[in-house]
Amino acid sequence: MPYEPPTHRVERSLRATTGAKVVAGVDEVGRGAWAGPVTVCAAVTGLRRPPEGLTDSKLLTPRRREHLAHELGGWVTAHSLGHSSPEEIDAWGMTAALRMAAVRALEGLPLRPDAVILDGKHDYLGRPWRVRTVIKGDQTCVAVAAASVLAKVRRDAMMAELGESHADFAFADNAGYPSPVHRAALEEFGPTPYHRLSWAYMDGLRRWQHLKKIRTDPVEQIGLF
DNA sequence: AACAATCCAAGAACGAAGTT
DNA sequence: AACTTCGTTCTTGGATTGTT
Repeated sequence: MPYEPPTHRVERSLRATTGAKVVAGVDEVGRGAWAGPVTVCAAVTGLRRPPEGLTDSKLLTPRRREHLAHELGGWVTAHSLGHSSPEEIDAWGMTAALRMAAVRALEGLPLRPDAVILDGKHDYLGRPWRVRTVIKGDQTCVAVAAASVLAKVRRDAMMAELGESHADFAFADNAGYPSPVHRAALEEFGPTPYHRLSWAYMDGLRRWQHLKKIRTDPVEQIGLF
């Protein structure tokens, strides 16, 4: 697949068709994780050429991502981060939590955007925001790509910090996502205050903890998690 | 008409294999 | 030795298609 760098096309189109003067690109990270917040970044960019190599954060190695995030800090016109906590995700569900995090990010900008470019096909933001959804927007729109890198680097750093007090879970490596080390720690110690308790994996955990009480044969426990 | 299953989109880690 | 790519694994949830 040939590498196509992201462009200002959607931003320009939004300015032309809606008269928007300030356009923000929005992207989220931490959606499928078992622990930690869901984080959203809103980024407003000018029309200058973006830093070399800018694209979807998922396509970048950690080193390049961090280097790029540093450059982006000076390149974007403005950017702002918003979070929703695990408690909020449990209470409201992912879509509402995502919306809250996005609103926090957008309202943290020094000026209110006239239009928003959302990554994906679903508009989880809705009124009163003027939203344009773009599938694979983090690979095609500079503002969304910038937001994806800034959000990812920030959340990874936050998870590394949380990990210091819960070393067995290795949050610095897995960012709260299910990994063998993470699973093993969960089985042994149970969830931390940073875990999303409403999620499906908890069924397995409760079942496992229940069985642990009534039977100790380790062979019987295999495959329950 | 109501419910269930599937598809697609988003988020990501990780290990193996291939490439520089 | 250090990167890159690929395939597999996990999650939620909206939209669509299929079945009763």
